[in-house]
Amino acid sequence: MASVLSRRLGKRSLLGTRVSAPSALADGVLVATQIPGMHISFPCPEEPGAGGTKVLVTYNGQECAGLVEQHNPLSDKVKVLLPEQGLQACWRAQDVRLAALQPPILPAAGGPGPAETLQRSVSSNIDVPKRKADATVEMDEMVAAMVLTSLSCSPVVQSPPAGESASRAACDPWKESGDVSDSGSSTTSGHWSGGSDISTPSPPHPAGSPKYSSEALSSPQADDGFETDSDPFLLDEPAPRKRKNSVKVMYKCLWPSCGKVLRSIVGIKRHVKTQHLGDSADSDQRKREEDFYYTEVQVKEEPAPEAAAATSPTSASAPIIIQQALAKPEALLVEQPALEPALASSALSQSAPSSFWHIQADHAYQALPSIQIPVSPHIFTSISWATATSTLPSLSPVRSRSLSFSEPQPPTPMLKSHLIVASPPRVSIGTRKVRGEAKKCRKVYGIEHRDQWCTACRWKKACQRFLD
DNA sequence: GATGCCGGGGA
DNA sequence: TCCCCGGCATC
Repeated sequence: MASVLSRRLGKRSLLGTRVSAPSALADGVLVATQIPGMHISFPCPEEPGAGGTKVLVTYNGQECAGLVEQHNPLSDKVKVLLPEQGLQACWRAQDVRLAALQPPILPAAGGPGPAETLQRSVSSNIDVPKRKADATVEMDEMVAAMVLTSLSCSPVVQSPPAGESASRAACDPWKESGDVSDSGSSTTSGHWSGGSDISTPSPPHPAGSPKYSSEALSSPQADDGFETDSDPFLLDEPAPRKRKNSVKVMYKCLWPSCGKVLRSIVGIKRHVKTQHLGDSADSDQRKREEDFYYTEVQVKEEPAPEAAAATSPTSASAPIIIQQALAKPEALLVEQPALEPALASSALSQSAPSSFWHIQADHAYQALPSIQIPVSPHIFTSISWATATSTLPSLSPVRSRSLSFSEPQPPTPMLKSHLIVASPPRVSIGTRKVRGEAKKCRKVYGIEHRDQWCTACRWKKACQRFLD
């Protein structure tokens, strides 16, 4: 997992950015109705040694200071780190000028592709956490975890390689204005272009390198137009099943006035390569560039008529995607412990069945009176046991835990306990509750003062007075 | 063996 | 629903 994440960091670093349509970019201004976006295009094979140079770039219509990280003389692209925006992206070298120079004239439209102009901005609709530049990687990993979470929760098998999907879904999913001639099946969410493996902070993957071919291209390369999912995180998933709020990943060509949407990453790559880049076999550059002419589109799949969701431009808005991306507690726990409380809450609220929460609420309710209130044990225990026995038989793990957690819990610990419950079954499932450390009524009062025991103890039930 | 408590049953 | 207890798991 970690390795998967790390080698996708660059793409993920494009969180909160989007690709703006060429038509909008032609004017150098984004359409008003369009979410401010980012336009990136070409991979940036790094040129070591260029890093650290302070430059100015036009970003979101504004001058932004950045630091050159790499310069690719081949494609004449410069990878610029924007500390203020907490992201990095590739710019055409001519669009990047030294801090002392005047801004260049924005290139005119009509270039060979969307890569012709570069303009990016952070989406104003997504709460993109602004971070320090040195926290970019952390953010990337966080996003990756989130997206992986989403993908692994999605029953639809349209899962790209983990890292790729991570980075793409992390990007601003707003609809493009120009090249979106959607086939109706793409509610262009999770738009993403460029920023593929090659522009990652991790070592570049030359087109022919084993790493590039095996890692970036291996999994979805069935080349059958149907992206089978080789994502290791999904291998254990049961057969694809429709689930609420699941996201179906499509791939949309970003070539101007194309907008072809395919279900397969292989297919879209092939489309880009053959239709737009030309299928010359010897062009390593083009092999790399093909990644930058398509974007991942996450189509929200709902029980409601799918066509409606697909045609509605707002049906798969970014916030929804992000929320879904959070819906894997295990992944969150593993990948981003620091984010656990906040993410987990939304994750569970999104993913957990409502009945589950209802049950939890019941236990929270029943647990409260049990704490340090031995005054009327009869009343309490009546409620408690009635609730427990009526609602819990189908959730034995919950039962065990919730009966133990009778003391009032602060919100976060409660969430953690929920996460534990939501996590895969434990060994103790189905077994009886482990004896707690706390002394029970029998120990405290002694068998000779049995009348002072709590009712549960008297009934040889789980002690409700001295909870574990 | 003591303890904790689940499951079951009687009133 | 209250109450009790057999029996099992754990300490």
